[in-house]
Amino acid sequence: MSSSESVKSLTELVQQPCPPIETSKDGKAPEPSDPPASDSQPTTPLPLSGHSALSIQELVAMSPELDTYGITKRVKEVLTDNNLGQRLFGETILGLTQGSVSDLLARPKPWHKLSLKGREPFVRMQLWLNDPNNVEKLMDMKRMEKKAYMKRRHSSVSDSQPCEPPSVGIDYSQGASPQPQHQLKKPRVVLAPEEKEALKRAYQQKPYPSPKTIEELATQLNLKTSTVINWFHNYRSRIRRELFIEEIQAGSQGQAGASDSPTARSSRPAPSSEGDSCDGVEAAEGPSAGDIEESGGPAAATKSQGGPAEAATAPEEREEAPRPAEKAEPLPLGTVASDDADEEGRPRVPPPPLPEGPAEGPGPMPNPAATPAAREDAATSAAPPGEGPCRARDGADRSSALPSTSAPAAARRPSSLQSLFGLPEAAGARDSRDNPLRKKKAANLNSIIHRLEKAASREEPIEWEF
DNA sequence: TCAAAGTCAATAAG
DNA sequence: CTTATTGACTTTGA
Repeated sequence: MSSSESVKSLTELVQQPCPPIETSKDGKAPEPSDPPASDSQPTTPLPLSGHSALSIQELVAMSPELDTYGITKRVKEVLTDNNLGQRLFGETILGLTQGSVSDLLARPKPWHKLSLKGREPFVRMQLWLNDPNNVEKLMDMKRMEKKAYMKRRHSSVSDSQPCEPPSVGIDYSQGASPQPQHQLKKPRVVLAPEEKEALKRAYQQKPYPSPKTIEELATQLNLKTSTVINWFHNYRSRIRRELFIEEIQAGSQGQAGASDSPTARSSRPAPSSEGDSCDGVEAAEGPSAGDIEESGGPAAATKSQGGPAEAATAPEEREEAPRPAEKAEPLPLGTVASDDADEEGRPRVPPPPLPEGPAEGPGPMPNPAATPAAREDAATSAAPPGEGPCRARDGADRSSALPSTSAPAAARRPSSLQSLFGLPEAAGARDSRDNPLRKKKAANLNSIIHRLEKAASREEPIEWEF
């Protein structure tokens, strides 16, 4: 639809901030705000801020692959540097609550693992980062909020004391609150440490317990069945996330020296302790360490054989390379990385995957974008239907910042959209210190894997099980 | 109907 | 206060 045009303009808009180095802030003018019209999408619920003439969903749909980890990192920096809270940021910019923001910032999932909806916050963050006035705007909001708060305080009580004591007395208000009842509010279940332990143990043996098992657990622990069910859902999902970040971090930490130590896993300080063992969560690939398991025989259970192995040591991912092919091809997309190494040299990191590159034939896949349709034609890429001619070859993408990969690349230009979103990175920031390389590399691998999986499922099955 | 992903919202921890 | 954690709910997809 008409988007192409707008896209273009937006592109420019967003683009601006980035590339240009720091020129200091300057005055800016544009400020997009206010989109005319808009809407169209049925969903435009969020009261979001302003910019965005195109619905974010559209942007999300065409967004190139974003470095979620990098984005969150930068957002955290900006927020802390300016003393801006997650609540404000979340409500104002992302349309999410503080807890969600905290979680998102602390454990971002890799782009390719996110659903369209899940990508939305990242696109918003990227857009926000690109906005030169971002901090200012938030600060203004902050001020306004404060003001309102003060005002409220004042008016309510004039001098001295305050506030709110309405209470006592009676209740007017609320006409009929829904159930004013005494505390029928739902107490919020809080599982005791031992209960969690037991659940974790059960998880190690069977991440997907049967209803019967669930019932048993519930009975034994004296919990509601639904609580147990929810716990498993949450735990599985959280474990998965934990792995993602570990993957990323592992990737980024690479170099260093050789041997090195233990790399230790990060693991949070687990307070745990207790002796027990493991929480699977962190386990991840342990170097052996201790590991897990013990008793019980977890393994034993596995009947399987084909099954996902599970447990044993860690939740792992199923991915794995069917057969390692040696090097894979040049990585697609610019990311590239320098590669250093490789070989199997890295000490750990089993779970992840080696992608192997099965040929892929012609193209180094472009990765990103389009999850949908990727294959369809990579060529045109982004442009949705129709037109497209916008850019044909203009190639040159500015993104060339990097030394382009090597060669071939043939791939395709990522389209300006890519630059749209940023990828700036740049600048030299003073802080830099992390290595984006590995990160990107990891992201790429993941992406490849993801695509392969998808393809496999929808196309001929190659049987690569694990 | 099940699971996963995404969030909310209460509350724990700083 | 602010941020982190986490049980429960809601949305999506199959």
